[in-house]
Amino acid sequence: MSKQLIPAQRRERIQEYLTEHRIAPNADLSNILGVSDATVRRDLEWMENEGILYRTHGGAILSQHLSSEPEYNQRAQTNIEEKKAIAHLAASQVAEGDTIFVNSGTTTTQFIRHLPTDLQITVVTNNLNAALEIGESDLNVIVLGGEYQPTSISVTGRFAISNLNQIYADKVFLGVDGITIHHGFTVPSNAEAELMKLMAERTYGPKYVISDHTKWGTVSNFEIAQIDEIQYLITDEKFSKMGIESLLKHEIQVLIAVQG
Amino acid sequence: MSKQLIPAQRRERIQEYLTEHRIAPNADLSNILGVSDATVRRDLEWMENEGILYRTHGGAILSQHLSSEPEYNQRAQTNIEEKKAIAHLAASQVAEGDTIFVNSGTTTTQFIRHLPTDLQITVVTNNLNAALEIGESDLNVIVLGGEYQPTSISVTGRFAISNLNQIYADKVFLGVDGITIHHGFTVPSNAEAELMKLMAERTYGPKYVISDHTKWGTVSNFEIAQIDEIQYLITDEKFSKMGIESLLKHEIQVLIAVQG
DNA sequence: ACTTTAATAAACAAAAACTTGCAAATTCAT
DNA sequence: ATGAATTTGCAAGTTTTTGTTTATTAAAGT
Repeated sequence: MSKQLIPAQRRERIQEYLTEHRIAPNADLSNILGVSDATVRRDLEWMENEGILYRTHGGAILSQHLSSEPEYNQRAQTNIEEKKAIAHLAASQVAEGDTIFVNSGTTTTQFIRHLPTDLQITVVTNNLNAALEIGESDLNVIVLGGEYQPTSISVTGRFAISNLNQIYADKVFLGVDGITIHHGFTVPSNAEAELMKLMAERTYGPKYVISDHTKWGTVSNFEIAQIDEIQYLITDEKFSKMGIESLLKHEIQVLIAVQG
Repeated sequence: MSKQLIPAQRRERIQEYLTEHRIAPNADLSNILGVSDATVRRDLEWMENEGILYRTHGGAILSQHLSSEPEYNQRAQTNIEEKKAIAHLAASQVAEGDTIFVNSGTTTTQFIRHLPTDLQITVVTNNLNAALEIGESDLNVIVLGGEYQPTSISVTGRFAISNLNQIYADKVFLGVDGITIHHGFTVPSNAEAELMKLMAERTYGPKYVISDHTKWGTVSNFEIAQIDEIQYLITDEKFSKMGIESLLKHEIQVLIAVQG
């Protein structure tokens, strides 16, 4: 007989089962996988947080859109608890009637997932995954056009730029990959950087960067803004204390999200 | 013998039954599902709240305006084999180097799924689902911008129009909801119709309509083209023979996809 | 209009599924 | 190899779901 699967494999199997059947009864899964139903439930709980599925009595149902990119899922699962806390805090900064810019990335996808659904909010984004997430609520979503980037499930390019040039936003929420005092906020893709820069330019209200603590001290490839061009950094408890001190000297507010 | 279904599965069965029969007697449902009529009533009550159906004495009838997200999945399931055959034939019409327009809809999503992955093709579409599907291959995808429409998982509006106005395509593939000699090709949404019209205008090569046989003889709300403005109709074997004859007289080629 | 019949609703008890806490087992890191 | 951390299965307690019973309401026939 085959050996016991490791959790990640097991979850992959569950996802496979779901893509085929759309609905997975708990009992079937524990049979197929050879683990207890308690374990299956824990897996389903985990996967529900990832947005892969939603749970129901007796099993789970595939979420509308499965983000098919394995690499993307991988990234989405790192520092998940921190990201959720950050997302929650960031979402609380949005007010009734706001029009907000949001770029692509796993942190910003979480952010969008946490937006209050009972407010009249317009979200402008190049993050296709986010658009699909949000669609189920009655938020207003404007998707930027452009060339599709499978790895980030987003769009970039001249069409995105030209759409963006016709919109102003109240606030902007940017997920970044690198933060240092000297190099400012940086991301790995030039196309994405251009878009983010333009988003910041066309925002007349506060500008937020949302990022977990691991990004501090690292420099990615393309700069999107200097530290003092952004008003708020939203991050988690593990962010370097020294880092926070340095940032505060540069006229940027640091908001710390606590878990739980 | 199969085990007891979980509640979510049972409700999906009810919905399937309804889309086929349009009306569902309570007694029939409890028989088929092997549960008590009290349970069926509770399910129907739940589904009525979701807007999926209306309850009546003795059962339920399908809601008139099929609502939001379960609907898309439902539609995608109907005539699935025909749609696949059509999609396959349509995909064979695309050649190396082509830039093609594709609108939203379940038939066109299937079409995109069948596109050859080894050719250099650029797909321009307002269908977000299609974009995600295609992402894994190395096809080039340009997503139009605009307001997100959850029911059709697509975008429409001025941004889509303005993006489209900067592109010309070699071919266009349009999924429609109604076909008659007098009213031409029609779809239920005005925004989608505008976009499709523009797609057709900006195509200098052949224009294709892809549609299963059920659309013949029905008229939807908004016209996108007269019969003779389109060069090819791709459909399945069950398409009315009389219909084909009438269409041929209007200078349109009819391509029949055979299953298998 | 009134009776008869069938369907729904409400209440309740049994069953199934879920949650939580904990100890055993496994994996990971040093 | 040893200790720490994670993962897993079990069991007790809780919640949700389901079928039955009884009462109420709606359709149908005389």
